[in-house]
Amino acid sequence: MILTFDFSSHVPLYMQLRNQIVIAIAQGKLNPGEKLPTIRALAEESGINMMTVSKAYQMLKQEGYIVTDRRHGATVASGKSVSVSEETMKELKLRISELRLSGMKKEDILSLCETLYDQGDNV
Amino acid sequence: MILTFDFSSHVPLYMQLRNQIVIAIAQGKLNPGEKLPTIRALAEESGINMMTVSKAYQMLKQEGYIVTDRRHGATVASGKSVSVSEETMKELKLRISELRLSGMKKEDILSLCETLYDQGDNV
DNA sequence: ATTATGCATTACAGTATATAATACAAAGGA
DNA sequence: TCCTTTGTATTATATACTGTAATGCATAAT
Repeated sequence: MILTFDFSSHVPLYMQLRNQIVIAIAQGKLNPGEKLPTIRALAEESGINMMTVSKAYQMLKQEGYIVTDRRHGATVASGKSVSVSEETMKELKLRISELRLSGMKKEDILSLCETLYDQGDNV
Repeated sequence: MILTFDFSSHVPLYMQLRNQIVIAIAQGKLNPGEKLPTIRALAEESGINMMTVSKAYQMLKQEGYIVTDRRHGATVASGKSVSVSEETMKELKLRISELRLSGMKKEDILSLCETLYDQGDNV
C-alpha cells in the first residue's frame, strides 16, 4: 500500500492516513484478515510520528474497520459491522452539490460515482 | 435559510457555514443574484462572531460561489465559474468507499447519490 | 528472559479556531 | 454635508487541536 501525505493540507495527518486505509479496504488492496503494518513500522516508513499513526489506528478500530491485538498487531476486520455515520451522508451531499454547481450534468455525476465505486472491484 | 451549527464538531464553524450555503445554492434555496444576509446580520442571528462569518464569505467569494460589493453586500454568483477541487474528488471517493464498506449495494449507493442530486431540483 | 506489540502518559511547540474591540473606505440615504 | 451600512482589515486573547518526542507498561509469542 502506497501512502502519500499532504503536509500542507488542513486535513490532519492521522485523518489522511485513516482515509487512505479505508479506501484501500474498499478497493480490495487490503483484505479482511490481512495484517496491517505495525504502528512503529508504518511510522518509520512514512516519516510521521508513532502517536500519529496510533491515532489513526484507534480511529479505525473504533469505527470497526480493523481489529487490534496487543501481540499480533492490527488486522482488517472481516465483518461489515461498519455503520454509516452522519458525517458521511453530510459530506456526500456536500460534494454532490459542489459537482452540480460546477456545471456537471446529472448523468456525468452518477457515472463518476459509479466509476469510483467500481474501483473497488479488483481493478 | 435555516442555519444549524454543531459546536462540538471538528469541522470549523466557518466551514460549516460555507457548506450550508453551497448546499442551499445547489438546492435552489438561494438563487443567482439573490442577496445573502449581511455579515453582521448573519452573525447576530446565528450567534457566531462576525469575523467567523466573514471567513465563510471570503471563502465562498474566492471559490466563485458569491460576489461581494462593499455597499450592496453579498449576492449569489450567476455563472458557473466554479471549478471542481481536488478535495471534492477525494472526499467523494472516500465517502463512496465508506458506504460500500457499510454493506450497501452498488445500486443503493447510486440511488442515494441520485436522490441527493435531485434535492436540488426545486423541491 | 527477550522481544515486539498496542497503548498510555507527559511535555512541548506550532497552528488553527473563535471571539472581541476597533477602525477604515465606499456608497447610498437623510 | 452628515450619517449609516457595507465588507474588510487589524490587533489581541483564549482555547483547542495537531504533531512530535521520550518513556514506560502489560501482554504474549519466541
